[in-house]
Amino acid sequence: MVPLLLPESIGQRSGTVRRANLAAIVRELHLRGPQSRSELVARTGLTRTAIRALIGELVAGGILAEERGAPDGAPGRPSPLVRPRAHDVFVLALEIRVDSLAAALVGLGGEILAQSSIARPREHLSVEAIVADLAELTATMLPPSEREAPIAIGVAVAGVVRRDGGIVLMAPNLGWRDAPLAQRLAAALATHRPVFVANEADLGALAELRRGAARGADDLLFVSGEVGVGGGIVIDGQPLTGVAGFAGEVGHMPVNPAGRPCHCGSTGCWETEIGEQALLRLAGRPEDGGPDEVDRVLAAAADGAPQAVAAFEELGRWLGIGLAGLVNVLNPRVIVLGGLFARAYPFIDRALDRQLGRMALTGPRGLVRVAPAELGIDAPLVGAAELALEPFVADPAGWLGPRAQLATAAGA
Amino acid sequence: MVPLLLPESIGQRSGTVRRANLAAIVRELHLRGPQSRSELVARTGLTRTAIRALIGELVAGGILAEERGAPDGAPGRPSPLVRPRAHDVFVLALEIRVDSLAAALVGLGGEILAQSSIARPREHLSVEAIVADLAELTATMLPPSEREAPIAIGVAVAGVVRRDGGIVLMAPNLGWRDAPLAQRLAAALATHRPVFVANEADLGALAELRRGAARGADDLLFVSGEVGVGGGIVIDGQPLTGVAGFAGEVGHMPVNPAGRPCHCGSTGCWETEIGEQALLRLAGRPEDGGPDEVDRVLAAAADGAPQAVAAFEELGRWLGIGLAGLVNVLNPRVIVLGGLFARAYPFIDRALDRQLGRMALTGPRGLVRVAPAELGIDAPLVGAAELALEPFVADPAGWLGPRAQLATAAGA
DNA sequence: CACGGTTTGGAAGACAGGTGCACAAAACCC
DNA sequence: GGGTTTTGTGCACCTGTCTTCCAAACCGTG
Repeated sequence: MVPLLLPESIGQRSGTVRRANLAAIVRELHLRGPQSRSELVARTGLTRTAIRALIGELVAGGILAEERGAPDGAPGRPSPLVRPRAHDVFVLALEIRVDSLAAALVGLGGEILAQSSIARPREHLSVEAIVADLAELTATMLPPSEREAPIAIGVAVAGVVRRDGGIVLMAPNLGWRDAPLAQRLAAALATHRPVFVANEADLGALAELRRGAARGADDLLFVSGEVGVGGGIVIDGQPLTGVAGFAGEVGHMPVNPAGRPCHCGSTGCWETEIGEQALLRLAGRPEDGGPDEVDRVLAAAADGAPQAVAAFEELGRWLGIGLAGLVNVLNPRVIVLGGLFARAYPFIDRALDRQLGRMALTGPRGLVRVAPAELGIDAPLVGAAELALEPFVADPAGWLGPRAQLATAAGA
Repeated sequence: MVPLLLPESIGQRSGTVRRANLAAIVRELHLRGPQSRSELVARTGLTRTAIRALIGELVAGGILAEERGAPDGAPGRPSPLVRPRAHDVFVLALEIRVDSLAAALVGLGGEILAQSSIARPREHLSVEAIVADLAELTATMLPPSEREAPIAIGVAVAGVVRRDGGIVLMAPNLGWRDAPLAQRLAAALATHRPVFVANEADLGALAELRRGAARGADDLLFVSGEVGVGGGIVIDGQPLTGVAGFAGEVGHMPVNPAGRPCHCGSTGCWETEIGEQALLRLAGRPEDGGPDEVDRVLAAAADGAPQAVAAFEELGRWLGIGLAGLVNVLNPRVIVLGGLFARAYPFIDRALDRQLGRMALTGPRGLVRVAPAELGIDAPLVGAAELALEPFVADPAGWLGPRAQLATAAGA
C-alpha cells in the first residue's frame, strides 16, 4: 500500500528515511492490526535493530504500546506484541447524511471507540444549523474538557469538495455552494485540530477498500445508490479526487442521450436510470415517495411481486450498462455496490452480471469481481476517520513532539 | 512529478536516499532539459555539497556531462551546465501502426537521434512477420555491432497489453491474442536488453503529457480517433493501466444503448458514434473507404461542403457526450484529442464545446482545457521511448555498474 | 528439573550519506 | 584593479541503518 500523502520535496535527506520507516510501521499496524515485533521485521525488511529503535521512539511518544504476546507454542524467545494506542490516538469522524447526522470516535487501527447519531429533517439546512447540530452531537461523546483530544476531524458530505478538502463547492441536497465547512466546524467545535472534508462516496470507497468488501485490493470502484448516485474511485490505494474534486461523479455520466432530463441540467445521466426515483418509477410507485417507498419495493421484491422484481431487473440492466463503461475505462479489480444497490443486490445480481458480460471487455480471467458493500450505512463515516487519520499515519514523526527522546536515552 | 516505478520494499534503508536523489536529478534533466548545477540545487532542495557528489557519480558513470554554461550576464561564479548524454544513454522505440511500422532512437532527455518507418500492408499479419520487419527496420538505423547499445526497447501497439508489459492480450486489428511480443522481439533483435510493450493510446497520452500539448500538467485524458477509438489516462504522472491492462478503452464505453452493434460484441459503444466508420457514414461515403475517404471528407469540410461540415458537427456532438461522461468520472485537467480528432479539431470544436458545456459538471473555473495533440502521428512512438527510458530514470543507480567510483575517489 | 536448540532482544562499532561551515574561484560592476 | 556576488570544494559532524556478538526467554527431551 502506498502512502496517501506525497513527499513535499523531491530531494531526500537522511531524516526522510526515519520518517518513512516510522510511517511504514504505523501504517502496517493501522491497516493490519497488532503484530509482533518480529512480524514487523519481516514485513518491512528492516533489521531487528532498526525496528527496535523505531518502535522505542513510537512507544516513548505514546503512539504504540508493547505487551507480552500470547504464547503460541513456537520455540524461541517470544516477541512482544505491538499495538496502536487507539485510546490515545484517535479522531472524530462526522457524516452529514440525508436524514441524519452521525459521529464517531475512531482510534488508530480503526477501532470504533464511540458512535452516535441524531435525526435531521430532510430539508435544506444552512451550514450554520448543521454545524451547530454536529457540535451538539459531538458533545454527547466528548466532554468539553476533551475538545482537543482527537488529533483531527474528518467529515463526509454528499457534495463536491475541493481537492484540498476545505470547501464544499457544491452540495445539491443541502443547497450549499462554496461552503467553508471545515472552517465553520472548527469554530463550532472550538478546536484547533485540523478538519478534513471529503465526498461521502469517495470516503465510502476508501472505507470499503481498507475495512470492507475490498480489503486487500488496492484498486476499487465504489458505486452507491442513495437519492442520487455517487461513486468513489481508488487507484493504487489513493482516492481519485480529480483536479477540482469532481472525480467519481459517475451518477452524471451520460448513458442514454435519448433519455430523461436530469436535475443537473444534462440529459440521460446514469442517475436518471438507476437512482431512487428511477426505481420507484419502474415499480409503479410515486417517484417522490422517499426511503419508505423504497423499503416497500424491496419488501415486495422479497415476496416475489412481479412488478417489483421486474423493476429491479431493469435497474440491474442499467446498472450493468454504466458499470460496463466504467470497467472499460478504469479496469478496476473490484466493484463494490453500496446503499440501495447493496440492499437490492440479490434482486439485481443476475441482470447486472448478464449486462456486464455483454458490454464489458473481459479480462484474462473473466470479469471484475462485483460485491455488495460490507460496511453498510457506516462506510462514509469509517472513511472519514481514515481520512482524518491519514496525515498522522503518513508522518507520525510530526506528532512525536518537538523532540521526543529516544527510548534508549529515556531509559538512561 | 512522481516516479513511475514504486519502491519495492516498504522499509527504507540509507542507500534508498542516494538512489532516490540520483533519480531525482536524472528525472529533472530528462523532463526539463539541461540545467545548471545551481538550478538543480534549487529544485531538489539538496545542498551544493550533496549535488556535487551525486552529479560527480553520474558524470563518472557516463550518464551526464558537465560543460561551461553560456555566460548569462549575472554576477557570481558561473555554474556549469549539466546535460544528459543522449548519445550514450538511449533507447529504441518501435510502433506497430495500422499501415506502417515506425522506429526511432531516442536519447535521455527526449532527443530523437534517428527515425525511420516502412509501409505495411493493411491486413492481418503474424507476430513473426511483424517482428521480422521491425528487426529489419531497426537494422537500417543501428548496425549489427551496436545491437546492445540501446539500454532498452519500447514498443507501442494497438491492443490490450498485460500490465507487466510482456504479452499482448488482444489486438483486434492485428488478429493477435496472447501474443508474446516482447520475447519474440528480443529474439529477433538478438538483444538481451529489456523490451517493454504498452498500448499505443496509453503511450500517446504519456507523450503528450511529457513532451506535447499537456506539458506541465500531471493529469490527462487522451482520446485518439483512428480506425477504432483509443484512450489513455494519466493520473499524477502515472499511466493508468488497470488491473489487466484494459484501462482507457474508452472506445467501448456504452453511450447509446439504442445504437448500433459494435465489433466488440456490445451495442452502442462510443466508437460506433465517433469512429472512422461513423464519420464516413455521417458524411454519406462508403464506410469502408479507409483513410483516403477520411481525407476527402476533411478536404470537403475545409471547402465548406455542407454535408461534410454537418457530419463533423454530429461527430463533435457525440464526442462531447462521451467526453462529458469521462470528465464527470475522472475530472482531468487537460483533454488531448489525437489522430482523426486532432486533424478535424477546427470542424468539431464548437459542437464539442457546446455539448460538453451542457453535460459536464463544471469545475470552479469553467471546464477542463481541451486541446488537439501536438505530437501528431509520432505521439505513441515518443511515448514508447519514455516507457523504455523510465526504469533507467527511476533508478539510474542500477546502471552505474557494480561499483562506480565516486568522482572524488576517481580524481585522487 | 537440567540441558541443548531456537528465536528474539540488546549494545557497540562500522558504514553510508546528507548538512554545515569556512574558504577559494570565477564572474560582474564601478 | 578592487569590491561584490555567486558558486564550487574540502572537512568535520550528524543522522540513521547494518553487522556482529552476546544475553534472554521459550520449547522439547531425557
